[in-house]
Amino acid sequence: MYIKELPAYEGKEVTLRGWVANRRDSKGLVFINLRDGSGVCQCIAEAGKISENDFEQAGKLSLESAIELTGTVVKDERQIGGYEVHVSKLTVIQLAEEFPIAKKEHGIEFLMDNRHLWLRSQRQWAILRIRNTIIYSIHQFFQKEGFVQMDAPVFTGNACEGTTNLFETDFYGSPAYLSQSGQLYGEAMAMAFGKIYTFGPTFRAEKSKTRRHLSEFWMIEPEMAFYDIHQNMDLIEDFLHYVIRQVLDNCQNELKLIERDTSVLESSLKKFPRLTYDEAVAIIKGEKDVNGQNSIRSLEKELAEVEAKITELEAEIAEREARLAEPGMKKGEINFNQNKIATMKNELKDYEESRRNIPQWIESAKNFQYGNDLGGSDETVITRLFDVPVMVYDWPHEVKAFYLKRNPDNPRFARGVDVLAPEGYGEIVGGGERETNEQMLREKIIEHQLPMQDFEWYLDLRRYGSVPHAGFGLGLERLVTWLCKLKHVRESIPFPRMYGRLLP
RNA sequence: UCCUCAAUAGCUCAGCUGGUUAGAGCGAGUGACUGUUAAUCACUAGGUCCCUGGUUCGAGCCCAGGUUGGGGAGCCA
Repeated sequence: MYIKELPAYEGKEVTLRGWVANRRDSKGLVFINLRDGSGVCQCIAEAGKISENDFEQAGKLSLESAIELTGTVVKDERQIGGYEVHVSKLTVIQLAEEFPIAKKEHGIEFLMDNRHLWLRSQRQWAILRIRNTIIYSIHQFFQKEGFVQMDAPVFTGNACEGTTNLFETDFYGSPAYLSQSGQLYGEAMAMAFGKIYTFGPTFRAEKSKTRRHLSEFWMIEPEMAFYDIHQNMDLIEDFLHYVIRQVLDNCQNELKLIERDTSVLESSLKKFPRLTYDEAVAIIKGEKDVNGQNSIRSLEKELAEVEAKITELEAEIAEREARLAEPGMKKGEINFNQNKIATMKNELKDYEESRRNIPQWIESAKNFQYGNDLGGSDETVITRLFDVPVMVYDWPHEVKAFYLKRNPDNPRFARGVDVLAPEGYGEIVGGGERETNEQMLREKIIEHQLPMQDFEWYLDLRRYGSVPHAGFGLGLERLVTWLCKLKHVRESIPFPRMYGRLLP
């Protein structure tokens, strides 16, 4: 019997098992917010309607104690789930020690140190359930489209894209690396099965300390024989539409809990604009407008709005602090004001960060060097102008991976495609059409200074029935982070592994 | 690797230009209260001011080096 099933049991007696999420008491009443993994429900123990011993136990329950209780389900509009339970019997399974995570706000370091306990909080519960829905819908989509799920190895002997930092391990005395992409194996499997997708962990030893990097993350990499770059983009769009639709349809409750404004998710069900690199650069530099909006001018406008907001917040904080300094304020009111000030100070920090960042974005946009890869700020500059993911394709071949095919009409460009998520979330997908010409690949492997002998098996694919093919890689955590509008990827995975974080 | 900000009670923070005995809220403990939603009210306990060295009559505050963490660049999904 789980809390989410309560509506079907109105007026009936049920037995629930779970943990104490919160407890309040007054003389003859104890209110217990019970959490059982499926949801939360208020349970009431009333003196006289329960044995004296059970009532005394109820009053002593500490946060996160494990209990079993029996009671009657009563409809009550005031409650979160719409129902509460009037307890007739209560058994303590374990009385918890003082729980480190209080009902107040905490700093991120403390929360990360207590990740194993933090997972129990409502917000984390909602985010990771959305993650689950995303994973499930990814499998549903590819399976219904006739893809075969295949797994690429985690230990690899070759660095598939070279250069980037790999985690090195010892494989029976030889160096081996933890996979940073299953892509090359995906191509081999696509030549055997037609359409495949891999879904597994990926490792990057980048000493990145940013809100969108993890050292261990999960990647979905479809690879399709007989697809060109345009079919690839069609698939990416259908795929993301499907996942977003599933999250909107199945996670209303969770989205509400994390206070996700879903308007951009709704608008992302539209067609995704497809820009060539050249068009994207023109937009970034402010040489081309989008829907009447100019990148540089809209940034300047936002900067002015941020400045105004900062002034406004500073004034309100000062005013509340002055009021607090005067005597005679009630304790509850002091508490309320202090919390309000703390919240506003956090908001202020965000705005101050924007105030520092925006001028840099403007500078970097104005001075963008044609031919370079897009940096984080360039991605933000471009995606701000859309309420839907944007696809950028046909990149200068020098900045992209060795295995991408050249545009036959203009070999300066490689047929790679990046999908940039709206709301400042940046790159969530990278992919493209693969080079089919063995000689071109050999030249590229030499150019990238990769060990040729490690790639002979890959070049075999071009010798035995080479066909046009394409694919892409989606970073699961980045998708979760965007769909939930999180500030940092570390909340999108149960136990994040990142620079400086290996425990818990 | 580089830039930048921070570290004070179990937690979140305040602590003015360097000045006597370092504060608040939450949490914990005790008590009051029959409908609370982070309940409320009263009282109690709780400190190696990150570490090492320096300046000074005097350092939580200034200086140097280090450690750990936040944000960002590069690189990427």
